[in-house]
Amino acid sequence: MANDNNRFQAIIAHCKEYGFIFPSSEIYDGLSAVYDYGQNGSELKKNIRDYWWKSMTQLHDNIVGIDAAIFMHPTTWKASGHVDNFSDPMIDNKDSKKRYRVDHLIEAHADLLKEKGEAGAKEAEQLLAEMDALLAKEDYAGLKQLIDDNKIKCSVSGTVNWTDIRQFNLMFSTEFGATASSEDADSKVYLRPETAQGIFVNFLNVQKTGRMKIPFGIAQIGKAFRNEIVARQFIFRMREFEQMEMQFFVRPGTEGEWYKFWKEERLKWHLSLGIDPSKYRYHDHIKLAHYAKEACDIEFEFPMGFREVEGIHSRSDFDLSQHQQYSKKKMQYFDNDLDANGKPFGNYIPYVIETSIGLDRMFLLIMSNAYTEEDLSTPEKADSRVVLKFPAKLAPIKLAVLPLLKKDGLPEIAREIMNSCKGSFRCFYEEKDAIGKRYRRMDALGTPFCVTVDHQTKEDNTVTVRHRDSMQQERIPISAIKAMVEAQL
RNA sequence: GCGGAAGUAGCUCACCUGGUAGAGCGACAGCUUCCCAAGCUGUAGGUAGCGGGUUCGAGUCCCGUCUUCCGCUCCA
Repeated sequence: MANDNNRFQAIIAHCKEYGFIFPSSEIYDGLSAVYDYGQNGSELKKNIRDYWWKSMTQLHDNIVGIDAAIFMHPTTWKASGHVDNFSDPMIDNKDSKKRYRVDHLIEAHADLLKEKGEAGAKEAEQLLAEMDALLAKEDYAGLKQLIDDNKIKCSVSGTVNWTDIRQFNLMFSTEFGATASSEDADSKVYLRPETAQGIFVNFLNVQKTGRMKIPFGIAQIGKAFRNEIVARQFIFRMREFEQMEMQFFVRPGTEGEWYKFWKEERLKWHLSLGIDPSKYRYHDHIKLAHYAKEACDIEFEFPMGFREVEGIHSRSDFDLSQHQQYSKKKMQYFDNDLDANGKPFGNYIPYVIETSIGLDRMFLLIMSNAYTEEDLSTPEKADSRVVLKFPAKLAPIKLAVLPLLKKDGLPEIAREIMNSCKGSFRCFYEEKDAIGKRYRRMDALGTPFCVTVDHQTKEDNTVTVRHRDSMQQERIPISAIKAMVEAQL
């Protein structure tokens, strides 16, 4: 097999050729970092999504699921810190290619001035005052002028060769209401940059109506949107993506053990799909985000190297406290459990452990783990195949039903098998071309089972089952087909 | 955002220094009836990413633009 880069290219090409993933709006040259899932990709994605949902909700009786709207009240993003932390005006130095936050750049210059004694300190004070005024007005041209007037230099290149100031707000925004205009700040709403806040704002609703007792979790799957400066590497970083996440609410003081629990529990989930453990590793965060107490990533060895596929974060009570402050609603929980002194733990704002996995990244993980090029050459003949070794429970198509010949009544029997199975799982019927060719086509889609109807079937009601990974065949009765497939799901 | 590479049929690519678009695979219809792709016949499919320029003539040269990949940067 070629090197990893070629392998990644081959996977991308395979995804397109076999109906898994297409560039968005491809007939119009595509839209940068946006992709569509095709007829097979959407099935695979759905199966991954369902598997996660079932593992998290159905199999944990203290976790429930919700589906919050993508639009949220704008104050949500003030409370979460997204508006303040991620909409700063930036400026690039053309020589060093270094990018600065404008306020940081000016403040650094002010600090330099202050070191120059009293006159400098006064100058610095005036500079900062001007900056604040301009920032408040969002007067970027004025800020640029301020940088030019003060001859503020880049610390790397030492030059004053600056680009214009640009705002990099990673949140997409739009206008809410039919009569709204873009100048009307009050009508501005954002497309959520993460799904987590939909859970936090519904914390009280779910806790009260579900009579949930701590510890408990709320799970959610949904789209999120980030206007990445650089979005790349196929579906690994897209501007529109889907998250599967769960916020687990715990009593303060127990967050350490629950963090550890979920860190291990989530890796177990990945390994339950039969993926080689050596392709996984943890990456503990040293530099923590503004809300985090402890954080780690579960990384997977993609063709382009180890990359984050899932994050586990100990978020303390940051989010609920923020929402309590901004909404003036008490985000507390009364804990009737008794402490060491026999008294109820009482009211508190719960701490949160978050598990957050990118569905699209999980798709890429499954795809790159499954993609295999096999050399089947014999001394007589060169031969090879591409096979997607999906876990059977995730495969887009579970069973292909193939009449060996398209005559002698074989298609009729095959159709009957189709009809008896298609209510239970996704099946595919094919009578064109030689049987070997049909097997190979199914390999390329990752179909785990092919059954072939031949003349013997008419005599004893058995079919050949051909297994995808081993290419081994066996004969089983028609009546056993459904149970055989379902045993793998 | 910067730098590098690329864009011709569904896929992989060819067309050497400008002269009326090709191959293999694939797809479709039929034949063949063969349990691991590439047997036979036929059919469809491209105004060469898009726009402009130079030229008698541009897939080929020049400029712009879009998209993708790689490296750097960024990534709550």
